[in-house]
Formats: sequence, C-alpha cells, structure tokens
Amino acid sequence: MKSDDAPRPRGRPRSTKARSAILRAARELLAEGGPAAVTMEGVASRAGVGKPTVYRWWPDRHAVAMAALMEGEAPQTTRRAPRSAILALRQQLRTIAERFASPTGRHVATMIAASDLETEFSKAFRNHFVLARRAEGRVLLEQAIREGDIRTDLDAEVALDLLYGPLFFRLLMGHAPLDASFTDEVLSHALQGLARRKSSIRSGG
Amino acid sequence: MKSDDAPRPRGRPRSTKARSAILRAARELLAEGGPAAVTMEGVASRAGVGKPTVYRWWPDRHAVAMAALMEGEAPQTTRRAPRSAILALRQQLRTIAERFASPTGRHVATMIAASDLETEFSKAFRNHFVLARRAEGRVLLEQAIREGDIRTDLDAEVALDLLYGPLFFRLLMGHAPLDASFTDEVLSHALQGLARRKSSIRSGG
Amino acid sequence: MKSDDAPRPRGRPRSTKARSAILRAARELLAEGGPAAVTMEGVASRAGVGKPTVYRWWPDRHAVAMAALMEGEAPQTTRRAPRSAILALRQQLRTIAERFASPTGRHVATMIAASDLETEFSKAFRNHFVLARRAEGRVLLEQAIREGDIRTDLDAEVALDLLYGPLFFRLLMGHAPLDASFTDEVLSHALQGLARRKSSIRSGG
Amino acid sequence: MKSDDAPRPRGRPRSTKARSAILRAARELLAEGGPAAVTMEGVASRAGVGKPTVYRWWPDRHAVAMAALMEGEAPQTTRRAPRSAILALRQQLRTIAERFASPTGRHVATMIAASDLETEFSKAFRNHFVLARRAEGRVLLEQAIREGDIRTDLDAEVALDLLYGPLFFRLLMGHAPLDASFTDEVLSHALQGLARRKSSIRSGG
DNA sequence: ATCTAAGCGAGACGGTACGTCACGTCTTGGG
DNA sequence: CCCAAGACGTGACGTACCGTCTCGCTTAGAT
Repeated sequence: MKSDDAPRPRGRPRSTKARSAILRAARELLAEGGPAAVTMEGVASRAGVGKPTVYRWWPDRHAVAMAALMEGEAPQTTRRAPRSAILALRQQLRTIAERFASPTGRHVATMIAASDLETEFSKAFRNHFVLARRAEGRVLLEQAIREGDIRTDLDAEVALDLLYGPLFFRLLMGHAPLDASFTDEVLSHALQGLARRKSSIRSGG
Repeated sequence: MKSDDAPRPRGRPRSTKARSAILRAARELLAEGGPAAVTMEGVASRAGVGKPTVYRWWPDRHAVAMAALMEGEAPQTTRRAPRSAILALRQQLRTIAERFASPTGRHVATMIAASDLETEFSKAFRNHFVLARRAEGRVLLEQAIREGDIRTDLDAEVALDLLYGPLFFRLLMGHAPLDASFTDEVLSHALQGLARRKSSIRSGG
Repeated sequence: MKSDDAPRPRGRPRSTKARSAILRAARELLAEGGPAAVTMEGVASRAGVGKPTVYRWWPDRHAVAMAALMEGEAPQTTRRAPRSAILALRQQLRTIAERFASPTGRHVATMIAASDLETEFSKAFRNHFVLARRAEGRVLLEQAIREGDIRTDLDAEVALDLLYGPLFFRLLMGHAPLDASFTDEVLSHALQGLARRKSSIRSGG
Repeated sequence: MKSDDAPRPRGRPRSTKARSAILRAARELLAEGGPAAVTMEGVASRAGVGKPTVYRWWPDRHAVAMAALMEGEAPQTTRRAPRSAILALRQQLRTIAERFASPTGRHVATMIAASDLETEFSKAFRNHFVLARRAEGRVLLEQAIREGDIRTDLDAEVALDLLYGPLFFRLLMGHAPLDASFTDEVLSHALQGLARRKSSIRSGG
C-alpha cells in the first residue's frame, strides 16, 4: 500500500524558520505584555516576517498566542516515580500549581477563558494544558483504585474535576494563594471527604 | 419640601436615564455577539448617548460589559428554604450550574479572564458572580458543621473551593456537561470522599 | 551569416501556449474590470500558469496589460482605397474615433497615462496605438500635398497634432462625443481654418 | 425664508488644520514621487494625521492627489490684457503649455487619464485644470468672432478642441516638445487652415 | 537513449498599502 | 455643567498584490 493520504504538497514549502521566529516573537510579547500584547503586527514585525505569513500559519492572534504558549513550554522535568498513585497525584497537582502560579499560568488561563470553546485550535490548547494532565490524573486514579486507596463506586469524571477544578478556581479568581500546601489540602480533603463520620454503620446518601 | 433639594446641578437629571439606556444597549449587544460586541461606539450609538457620557460612568468597555452583566441578572427566585444546610448547598450549586450553563455564564467567564484581577471593577465583578455565592456557601458550611453533618477539622476555604471549583472548571473547559446531576455528584463525592473506607470494621483484604 | 547570433538556447524552450493563455486571461480581466483588474496573481491563476512564468515574459503588470491590448486588437478591416488622400485621412480618423470610443479606448488612455513615458514597453505601446496611426497620417498628408490639396508651407508635425490631438482630447476628457461627425468636422475645420477669409476680393467691412 | 438646506452640522467640526496638513503632505509626496507616491499611509503619517481623518475628507487616494493638485496651484499671474482676442488666446495657450510642461503638468495629465471619468471628483478635477481654460477660450473665441477675426459658421466646440487637443496630445504622448512655439504654430495653423487656397472663387467644401 | 538545463505549475516568502473599526480624548453648540 | 454628536490621533485588523524565491516535475535539444 502507498501512503497517499498525504497528497504531496505543491509549491514552495512553508518556512519552519519563519514559523519559529513568529513563535519566539509571540512568546516574548506574551512575557512582556500578556496576551493583549500579542498583536499580529507586533509579532510579524518582531519576527521579521510579513503579516500574511503569520496568517498563513494561524487564523488569528489568539491562535498565535496559544501556539506560542504550547510550543514554548519547558520540557517536563521528570521526577522519580513516587511510591504510590496517590503520591504521584499529589506530585502532579503540586507541579501544575507551580506552573500555573507563574505569569505564564495566568496567560494560559486567560486564553482558555477568552477562547471560543468550539474552535479546533482552542480545543487543542485546552487539551494541551489541562485536559492532558487531567487524563494523566485519570490513569493515576485508576491505578489508585487498583492499589485499593480509592473507592470503586465513584464517577471518575466527577472525581477528577474535584481535584483539578479548585486549582483553576484559585488561578482565575485569585481569592487565595495557589501553592503546594493548597493542592495537598485539596487532595486530602477530597480523599477523606467533608462529611463527618456519623458511624461506621451509616451507609451515606 | 423636596422640590429644592436639587437646585444647583445644571444639567444632570438625564443621568440615570442615560445610564440605564447604556446598560440596556450593552445587554443587548452582549446577547447578540458576546463580550466582544460590547464596544463603546456600539453601546453609545445604540443607547442614543454620546461616548463621553459612557466614559463618565465606566472607565472602559470591560467595565461596561461587567456592569451590564451584573445589572442584567434576573432577580433571585427565592425557593423555599431547604430542611438542612447540606440540602441548601445542593440547591445553591444547582442554581449556579444552571446559570453558568447559559450563554451569560460563558460571558461571565470571558470577562473574568479578560479582566485585570487587580482592578476594583473586576474584583466587584468576580465578587458578584462567584465569590458572593462562595461566601453564602461558607455560611451554609458553618451551619452544616453546627448541624453535625460536616467535619469540624477541615479547612473551610479548601472545602469551599472543592465545591465551587469543579463548576467553574467545567464552565471554562467545556469538557463535560454542567448540570444539576453533576453538581449533585460533586457534592456527594466531596462529602463522602474519594478514599476507600479503611474502617476498623473492615475485616480483611 | 545570421544563424549564430541566437546562441543556441539550452533547456526547455518557452511555452508559447503559456504566453497566449496569459494574454487571453489578461484580455478577459481587462474587459471585466479594466486595467486595474489586470493583476499578476489574477492573470496567472486564470491562465493556469505560475507567476514566474508571467514575469518571464513581461516585467510587470503594466506590460502584461499593454501586451494584452496590443495583441487583442482586431485585425485591420481594410476598406477599399478612397479616391484621395484627404478622404483616406477622413476614413482613418473615423476608424480611430470608433476604436477610441470603445471601452478598450479608455483602457488605452489609462495605460498611457499610467506608464512611464520612458520605458521601452510603453513607447512601443504608444507607438502601436497612436503614433503609428499618426505616422500613417503623415504619409497621407504628404500625399495630399502632392495631390495639391494641402499647403506646402506648413509644419507637418503641427498639422498632424492638429488632426489627432482633438480625438485624444475628447477621449481623455469625455466632455463631448467622439464620433465620426466629430472627426469629420475636425478635419474640415482644420483644412479650412478658423480664420475669417480676408481675401483681396473682400470689398468692405 | 430660512436657509435650512445646510442643516447645521452637529458635533465637533472638521479640522481645517488637518485638511491643509493633508494637502501639503500630498503635494510634497506628489513632487517627490509622482501620483503613485501619494499613498494614504504616507500622506497621513507625513501630515501627522490619522488615516481615518484622511478618509473623512476624501474617498480614496486619487481624490487626495487631485485635491492636492487643485489646491496647490499657484495663483494666476494676470498679465496685461492683449490687444485682441486672438492674441489673448495665443497668450493663454502659451501659459497652459508652460504649466503642463512642468512635472505637475505630467501629474495632472496622468491623473486625468487614470481617473474614472464619471466620478464627481474627477469631473471637478478635469474641469478645474482643463475645461475651465477651454471655457475661457470659448469666451475669447466668441470675442474674436465679434472682432471679425474668426468665421461665424464654425462649430465652436470643434474649434476649441482643435486648439486645446494638440497640447494634451503632446503632453501625454511625449513625441515632441510642448512649448510656446508649438502652441503658436497650432494657433496659426488652425486659423489659416491646412488646405491649399485653390482660388479666391472656390468656396470650400 | 540518455543527459541536463531551462521552463513549468504551484505557492510561500518579506513587504507595502489598502480601507475599516474601535479606542479613548477633545471640541463643538444646545438645553 | 451635562448632554448628543462627532472629529481627532492612534493603532490593529484582515486582505490583496507586489515581485522574488523555492519546490519537484516536465520536456526537448544536445550529446
């Protein structure tokens, strides 16, 4: 069989040099002035690139900013594997909190909230920064279930939102700090539950 | 006599009429095209008002849009008081979810993301739409503690974020529906906890 | 020998098919939207030709438009030779007027105005559409002199401009119709002169 | 009666300062690079004016260039009245030729030929630079008729085009110089006629 | 029967200018 | 003193073409 699903593009190929210059420029502007500073004109002129070239790669400035954030991410510093899935979850939540507490984190959140929700690009963006981590969390959660630390009768989607939701909440509302001690507490409260233990007999409801 | 209590200002009685015309126009534009459609020019012209008049009340278009959202909120349909604080919480979460699931909910999220976080106006906005509800939740939580349904040894701020964070999360990410069954599950999962009961009764592995 | 002044071109020869496709496309665009519509991109895409191919033949879009106009001209419908040079002149002026009155006439004027005046291409263009006719006129004028219908003491260049200038004038200014009756009158006025006859026969004031 | 056909404009009045700055900038650019150099961006930036302000006054760059040319015209240097209408005509033709021989003259011609012919603006432009002079010429021509120097049986419109057409012809075609000796010869040839005097008896035909 | 160099279509490149929109400020005259 | 109206300078928008440059593929004359 031939791999003819990539129909051999005609014409001059896109310049990856231009692409990376654009992303670098966008990253700089993002760092200097936040998402609002990522204008097409600014990006193009700083990248030494024509405006149409930017539009050739991305449909609008939001997409450029998102791409810059996604591409600009530092490589994952893999830490040694924790002993249990619960500990791994705790570690992951701490890492996420640390990253989101940075200016870049604010930018990510801003862009997520401002984006269209239906656009392909914004879906990819949310997936990259949040849902992928949440999916990792799902793996850890299932592992924790197998390890006997988590109840088997719960709705995993709800459980995941219970863990990751509070992070975003603080990030966007800014009503309280977003740090490791917070995520640790979120995890422990979520695990233990808020309800007072009435008695070992009471089945709940 | 009340006829002479406003003798000195020379041209001002129009003010409240202009103000509400502006807000009505902003609300309409919001409904038609989202926050991006709330432009100063659009608002002013639709309200039949000069641009400087708009600037007299609000510093920029974000503020106008926020004010429109805040003012435009339907009056609270007070439902009969639930029997317990827990049930009241459940009811409140349902109500919030219902509102967030509407287009207005998306607009609120967008505005929160776009706003400065430090501005007085945006603080008021976040407070109006989110933190005020969270504060109501704190009251209910304390009541629930007194009623003996909630543990006394928990961090209330964390507990509150555990309840409200997931709603916000789904609002922003749109990865799953934001409805009453979700908030019910959030509440029950948060109360019961995710951890498997390792009670003293538990006999074996 | 003249065969070796073309130094034996290597490689693939130019495609005359491409050339004529380009000119046809340019002619169509000219007809549809005037000279402004003859863009390199438009011509190339309509001709199914790459842009560099167009540039291989002509230096810029003006040249393409000019070439299209020159090539697209209908073949000269040779009418039977008139009895005298004066009548031939009258016929020629009528023909020119007829052509200038068409949309193509306006396009020619536009191109002449837009062109550099010094460029080789624009010289050829002006020559093709105007000066060549004027040169034909010079022949007829000289013939008419020989036939005894035209004075021998006049400046032929001035005389020619006297005949062809008015046509061009109406073409450019559009202040009055450009038709056969006009050119006939131009010719007769030019021949007879505007001045009142102050002949020796004239008896009194 | 009230003069209510000028319905008293509301709002801030147009800044004539901006207007004249725009025209000055356009005039400079015209002098430096011809009509092609009169770009909206260039004009606006050189005039220290926003682009929208330029568009508020004129619909496109052609109009700006035309307005600049019309406004920038040096005041008419009135020369002493000649003894006869014929001499006045000769003087006028010389003056026109002198002006059109300048770079500005080329620009005027270029703009005339490039313009739409139907636009109100371009009509005004042609009128200002050419048809107004031609109208002056009509007055002189009628005066010359009264003075007995010009035939009474001619078509004045044709006669006028016979005088002014050759000027434009040389201006645009550049095939021969456009100077006073040319216009003098045009006038004398037009007056005397090109035809050979067959005999004093022959009435013409 | 190759070889090989130019032409071919396509289309991305860095640019420039377009004409529009909205910003937030300033300037009118009227009430 | 506020009001509506609207012009102001600013600056970004997204588009259209410019003329140049790479691609990989013909194609036809020279070898």
